[in-house]
Amino acid sequence: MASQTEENYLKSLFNLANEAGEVNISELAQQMQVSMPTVNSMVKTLQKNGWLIYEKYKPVILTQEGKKEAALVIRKHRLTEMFLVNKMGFGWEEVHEIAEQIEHIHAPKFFERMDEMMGHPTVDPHGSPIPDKLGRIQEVNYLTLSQCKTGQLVVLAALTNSSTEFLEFLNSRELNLGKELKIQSKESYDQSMVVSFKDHASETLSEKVCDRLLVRVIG
Amino acid sequence: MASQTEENYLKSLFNLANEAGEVNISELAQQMQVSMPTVNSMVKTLQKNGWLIYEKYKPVILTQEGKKEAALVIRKHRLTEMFLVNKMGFGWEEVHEIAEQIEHIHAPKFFERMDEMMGHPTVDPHGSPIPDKLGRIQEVNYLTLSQCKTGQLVVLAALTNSSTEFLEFLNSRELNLGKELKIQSKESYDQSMVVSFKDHASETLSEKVCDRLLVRVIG
DNA sequence: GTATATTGTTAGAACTATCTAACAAAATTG
DNA sequence: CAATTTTGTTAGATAGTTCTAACAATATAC
Repeated sequence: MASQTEENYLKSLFNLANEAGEVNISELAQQMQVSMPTVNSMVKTLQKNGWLIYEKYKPVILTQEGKKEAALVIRKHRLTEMFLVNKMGFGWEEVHEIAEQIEHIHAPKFFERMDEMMGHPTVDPHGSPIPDKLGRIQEVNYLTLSQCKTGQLVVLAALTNSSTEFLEFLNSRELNLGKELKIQSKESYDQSMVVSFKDHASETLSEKVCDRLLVRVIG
Repeated sequence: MASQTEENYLKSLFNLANEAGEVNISELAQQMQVSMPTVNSMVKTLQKNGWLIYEKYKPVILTQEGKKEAALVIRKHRLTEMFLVNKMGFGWEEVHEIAEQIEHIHAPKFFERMDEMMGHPTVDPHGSPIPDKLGRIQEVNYLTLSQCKTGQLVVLAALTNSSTEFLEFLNSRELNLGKELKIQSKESYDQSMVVSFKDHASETLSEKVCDRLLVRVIG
């Protein structure tokens, strides 16, 4: 069974993996906020446990078991976030830190019960998919708002970043998941966009913000 | 801040403390399921942190800060047990192991929210008192069923032991907290007692069981 | 295509929580 | 009260997770 530390490395590896499924030691060190020698010794441990493939001076690659282990931790994290928001009344900006701890609890019944109580949600409060019990993730490919064209009607579906500051920014503009936005215009100079809401006035959103908003086009 | 291990030692110390507040190294070693040298080195660490007083060859004594730290962990444990039973539908025999892990979560808001959602409960599902936010425990002195006399009417209020096996035994006899029992007779040979329920037939309870049932006399 | 910068590795140390073996103090018992 | 048992301590080792310093390999740049 993976230790808490190992679970955290697996999660980071899973999130950092590129198309080839490769992760560099330095990337991982930065993500985990530890030194490279620490990562070096930890990847050797993770390899012994069969969770990844490591060869000197090569990027590491998660094995199928490693991916599954990681996805199951992510499942616990996202179920917890959803439970905190839907059943305990927390805001989407408050749940990450708590879920970061609860994801390491070893109690299948606890997470299954959460799942049942919520009617088997497929996404977390930030729109990220919740892996199933076998660690399978249903990938959905949204567009970033930046990629959309003037005149399109879109629904805010997920985020590419869920930092507290960004979530608080979205709260201040009442930008919730499910919100419908119409793209009024795009400024070619700085890529900022003007969007209007169904009910009230329009907003100008910077490129940085538009890159972080994932949407479904509905018209 | 106490590590998970330190929190577990503090909890055990709190539970083992006698009237004088003293705990022997060997007792603690047995309770924690570790060797005496391990306890010896840990009590030195706990002393450095100001949670107990230790002198060579003397029993250890928790300080006020140590007691508070312990009580706050116990608070998190008991709030969690109550939440699992009242809000998540678990049986009282299923919650100990899960709470044993969740008690180490550092997220005041999480436990405060549980507390609010349940309307500030004063006892856990096994009748044990929940310490308040300052670590104060409201002690209630119940009698064991063994101490009661024939003819008395009592309410089952708490347990002196909450092992899964005992809780499952109580489930099988529908002996829940709040149940009213009338003491029909006590067998002087083996101290077993015959009790009757308000609604249905009577039961014979062994001395072992009677010692573990805490009651309030109501008539 | 060598020089430099970046990335990765090894060696050795520290800290936490644990152990066993050996020894010492305190408590119990005849 | 001396002998024995129980309890507690010290020393030294191990495993996990981290570090810094020094060095080595790979990648980048002129």
